[in-house]
Amino acid sequence: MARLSDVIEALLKEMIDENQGSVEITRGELAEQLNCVPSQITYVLSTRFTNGQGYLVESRRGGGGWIRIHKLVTTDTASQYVMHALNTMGDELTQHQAYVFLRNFVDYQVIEESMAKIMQAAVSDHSLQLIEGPIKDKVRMQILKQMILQHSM
Amino acid sequence: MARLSDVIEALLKEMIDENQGSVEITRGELAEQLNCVPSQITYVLSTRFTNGQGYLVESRRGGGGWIRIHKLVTTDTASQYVMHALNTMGDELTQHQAYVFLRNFVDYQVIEESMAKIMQAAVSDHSLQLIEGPIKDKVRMQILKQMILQHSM
DNA sequence: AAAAATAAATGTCAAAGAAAGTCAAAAAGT
DNA sequence: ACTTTTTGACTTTCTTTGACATTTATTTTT
Repeated sequence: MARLSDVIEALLKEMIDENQGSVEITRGELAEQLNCVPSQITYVLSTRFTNGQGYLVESRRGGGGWIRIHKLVTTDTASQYVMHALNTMGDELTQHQAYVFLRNFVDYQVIEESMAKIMQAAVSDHSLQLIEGPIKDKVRMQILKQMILQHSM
Repeated sequence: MARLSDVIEALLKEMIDENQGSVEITRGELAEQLNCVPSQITYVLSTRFTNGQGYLVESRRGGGGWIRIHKLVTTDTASQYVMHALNTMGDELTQHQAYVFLRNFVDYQVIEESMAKIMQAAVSDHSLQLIEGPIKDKVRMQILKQMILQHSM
């Protein structure tokens, strides 16, 4: 029979993958579902979800407490994602498309929230209001590309 | 299941944001609305609206008493200075002027080096190469202003 | 008009409740 | 034998609740 710890590990990793790289649980509930003592969860977290293994675990005690597990994005995958994104971008970008891109970058931890906001401001319609017609979306793309390139240097 | 404290915190912050950074409540009424004991409000105020977290709480007891919460505005004099400079600089900006500005921002510790590089990329001639003639420097100014504005929020 | 009583607010503090954390002993693998 | 896993008692942290205290405003009494 499979080890309990392995079952818990597999379950958590499945939950994480189904949830964009992070998950929130309450230790007690999960323990109950799996029919084990709560500290077993702690054990699994400390042996299979360490920092060195690419995970970050936060928690909070007390009423309504929780445990969150984040899968860290390695710079390798991040830069791969950026490369792919840049290549599929084409040479035009609407304001909305830019927002979607930036949102994804944040989700994939390529850039931080605060950085995304600055970039969003830079490529907003408001910033580019003086530009006429079809050139606007091309300039927008140029700006975003330059910023992203700069960022990954 | 969301914590009651979190619900109260979120509600208060929403009220504050909708009301130019401050709000006045009566503890009893709010407690009644939220179906909790009044001291729960006190607890939330003492754990989530501390001075260190950027809030100031005043109160008064007795008939007609109240509790006021103010969100403290960080008076970043350097940032203010820079905004003033931006505003008095007219509506055009060359690439070189932009670089000088950004270097000053970093020196005044208004923004960090990495942020400055992103901004520099955004307003570089390379980003804006598709824009014709005199409009280019106006667009550059717009972009920089929007980014700085966003940054100081 | 002054004093006293009453009502209407917030403040305090400690106990109870609800989570996660720790650690060492026992059990199970290797 | 040695290492890893499982278990459970105990600890720590955070939240919720309620009784009681204090402060301020209003009303009543003298």
